[in-house]
Amino acid sequence: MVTIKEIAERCGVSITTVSRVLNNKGDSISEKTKERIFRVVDELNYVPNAVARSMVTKRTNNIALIVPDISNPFFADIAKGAERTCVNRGFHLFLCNSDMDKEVEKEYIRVLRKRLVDGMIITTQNTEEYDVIFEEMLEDNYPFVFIERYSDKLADVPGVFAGNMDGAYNITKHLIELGHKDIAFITGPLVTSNARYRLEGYQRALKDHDLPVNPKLIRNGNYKVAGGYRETKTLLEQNIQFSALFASNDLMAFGAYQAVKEYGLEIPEQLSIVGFDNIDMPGVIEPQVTTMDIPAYEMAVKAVTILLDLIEGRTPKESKVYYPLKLVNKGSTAPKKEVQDFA
Amino acid sequence: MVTIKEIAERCGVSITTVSRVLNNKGDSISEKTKERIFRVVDELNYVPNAVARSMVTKRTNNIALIVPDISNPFFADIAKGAERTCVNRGFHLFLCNSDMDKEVEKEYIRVLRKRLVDGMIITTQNTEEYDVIFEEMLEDNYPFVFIERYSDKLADVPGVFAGNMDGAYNITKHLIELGHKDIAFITGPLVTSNARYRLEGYQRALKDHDLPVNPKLIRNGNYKVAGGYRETKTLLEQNIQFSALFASNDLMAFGAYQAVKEYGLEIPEQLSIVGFDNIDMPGVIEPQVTTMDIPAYEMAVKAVTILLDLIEGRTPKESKVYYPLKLVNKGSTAPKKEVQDFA
DNA sequence: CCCCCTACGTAAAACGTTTTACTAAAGTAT
DNA sequence: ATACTTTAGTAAAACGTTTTACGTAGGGGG
Repeated sequence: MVTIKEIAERCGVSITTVSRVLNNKGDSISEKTKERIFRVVDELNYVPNAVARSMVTKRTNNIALIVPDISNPFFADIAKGAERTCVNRGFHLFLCNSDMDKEVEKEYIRVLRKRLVDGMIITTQNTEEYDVIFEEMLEDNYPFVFIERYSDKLADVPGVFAGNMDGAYNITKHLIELGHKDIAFITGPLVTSNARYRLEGYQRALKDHDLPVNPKLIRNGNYKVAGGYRETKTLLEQNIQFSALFASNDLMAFGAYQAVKEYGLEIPEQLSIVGFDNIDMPGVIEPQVTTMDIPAYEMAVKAVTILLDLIEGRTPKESKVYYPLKLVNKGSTAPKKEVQDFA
Repeated sequence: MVTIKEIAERCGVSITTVSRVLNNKGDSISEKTKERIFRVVDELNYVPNAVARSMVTKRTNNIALIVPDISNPFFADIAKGAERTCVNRGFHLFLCNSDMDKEVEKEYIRVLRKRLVDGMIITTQNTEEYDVIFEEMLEDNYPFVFIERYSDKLADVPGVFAGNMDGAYNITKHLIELGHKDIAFITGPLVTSNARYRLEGYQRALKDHDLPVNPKLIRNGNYKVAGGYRETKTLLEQNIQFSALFASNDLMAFGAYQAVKEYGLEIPEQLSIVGFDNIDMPGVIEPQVTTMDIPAYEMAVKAVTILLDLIEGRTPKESKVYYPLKLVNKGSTAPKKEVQDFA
C-alpha cells in the first residue's frame, strides 16, 4: 500500500509538502513541485488513507441515515436522495435499518454517535420516549437532523417536515367538495406524530365545513396494507353509511381498495378512496389511488444539506423546512351520488 | 471526549492494561484490575475510538453494498438482509446506489477499495466491460462477493446466485403444461447476464417440449414497468397469436398487465401472464401475477456471511451458492382454451 | 540461598496523516 | 548595505489506539 511518505521520497520533498499540495493548502509551493507530486501520485495510483486522515482531522466524512424500514418505498427514496447528496459532497452514507425496533435504534445512536460518523439523519418515527438522548446530543453539539420526526421538546433540532396537517386537510376538503359528507378515516399508528397530524387535518376540514366528526367512522390503523384491509372490512360490515374513505397512507389505501373490491363496490362510482404518500407503485390498478405527494427525495437532499452545513461549521440557510404537499388526482374519487346504493 | 488514557489514569494502570482488558487479550490480568477498569469504563461511558483502532488494526469493520437502485424492492430486500447481518457481526454497511451508472459504480469501487471498507458486496448488473478492475482486486486479495453478477472470466469470485435459467425454464414449463403453445416473452436488458439466462431458460423449455421458438414473440424489454407496457402493446397490435406472456421480471409484468387490460382482455381467461422476482407489492390487483420467488434477503445474508469470512481470514464454507427458485402461483395463469377468442 | 517461572504489569513503537512552528534563501524597498 | 517580506520548504508533534518487547515481584524447587 503506497503512503504519503513514499510519494515524498520519490519526489525528494517532505511529507508536509505532499500533504499541502494534495489538500491545496498553503500557497507557497512552486508549480514545478506541485506538478512533480501530482505526476508521482498518479503513477503510483496513490489515494490517501482516509482512516489516518480522520485520526487527525477528527472527521470521518461519513454520516448515518436511520430509517425504520428501507423496504418502504418512501424511505427508499429518502435513502436515495441522501446517498446521492452525500457522495456529491465527498461524504459516505451508512444505512441503518431499525426495523421499527426502538432498542435497535437506540443502539445505533449510541454506537454511531461516538466517532464513526460526523452526524446523523434520523427519520424513525416514534414516541417521545427517548428525547433524553437527543437532548444530550444537542448539548454535546453533535450534528443531527430530523426527517418527519416531530417533538415539542426538541424545537431546536433542525429538520425537514412534510405538511401533514395541511395535506390531510386539503385532501379531505377535496372529498367534501365532491359532495361527500360521510368520510371514513383510517389513522396511522397514533404514537407517531405524523399520524396524529393527519388525523387532525381530517377533523379540522370536517369542522371547517360544518360537518360532524363521527367517531364510528374513524378506525385505528397501522400504516400497513393488512391494517387498511382489516379496518375497511370492519367499516363495511358495520353497516354505517359512508361514501368516501381516507386512509392515512397509500399502503393502507391499497388494503382498503382490495377490501372494497371484494365487498363488491365500484371505485370511485360507489366509494371514493384517497391515500397519502404517493408511493411509486407500478400502474397496475385502475383507477389508481388519489393521494398526497410527499417529495421524499427532495426532503432527503435538503436534510443532508443542512447536516453537512452543521458538520462543516456553516450556519444552514434554513434549519426547519416544511414541505407543502400536492394532491395527485389519480381517479379514485368521484362526486357523491344523490342516492347511495349500497349497505 | 474520554480516551483510553483517561481510563488508565483513573484506574492507576497503564494504557496497555486497559486495552488488553477491553479486547480480552493477554490473560494475565487480575480479576480485581479487570473489574476496576470495567467500572470506570461504564462510569465515563467510554467507547473506544473506532478510527484510532482502525489505524492500527488496518480494519475498519465497514463494508459497502453497491446496488443499481435501492428503490427496486428486490435491492431494498438485499440491503435489509445485508445490513442486519453486518450489524449482528459488529460491522456497519455503506450504501452505494449506482443509479445504473457505470461510471458511478467504478468510482465507488476505486474510492472504497483503498481503505474505507474491508470488503464489498457488488450487485450491480452490467456487462463484462470492466472485469479488469475485479481482476486487480482479486490479485490484491481484496475481499468482495457478487450477488447475481455472472462472469465467465471471474470464476474465482465468490458469490450468491439465483437459479435464473431453471426458474425461467420451470415457469415456462408451467405455461406449457397448461396447454399454451404460443408464449410471448419480454426480455430484460440483454447486457445483463440474468436477463440472458432467463431468455435461455424460456427457449430451452420450448425446445424440450418440441415447441418452436418464434422470434416474433420475443421482444426486448428493460426490466421497467414502462418497457413491459410498451412491448406488450406492440405484441398485441402485431396481430400474432399468443395465449400466454412471460415477462422477465415483475415490473415489466405489471406494465404488461396494464396493457392487456387496456386492450380489453381478461387475465387469465384470455391471456395468461407470468413475471419473475416476486417483488412484494401490496395485494391490490386481482389476480396478482404468478411469478418466481427469489430469496433476496436470504441471499444477502449469505453474501455478507461469505464476505466476513473472507475478511476475517476464514475459509468460507461455500463460496458459490446457487438458490433454486420457487414458483408462486397467484392466479394469473389458466389452461389454454380450445378456441382463442381474440385477435 | 539461588534460580527460574508465573502473574501482573509497563514503556514505547507503530499506524499514516495533518498541522504547527520553524528555517533558509531570495527578492525588495530604503 | 540593511532590514524586511515573500517564497519554498522542513522537522516534529499530535491524533488514540494496539502490539511488541520488556521488567519486576513473589513463590517454589533444588
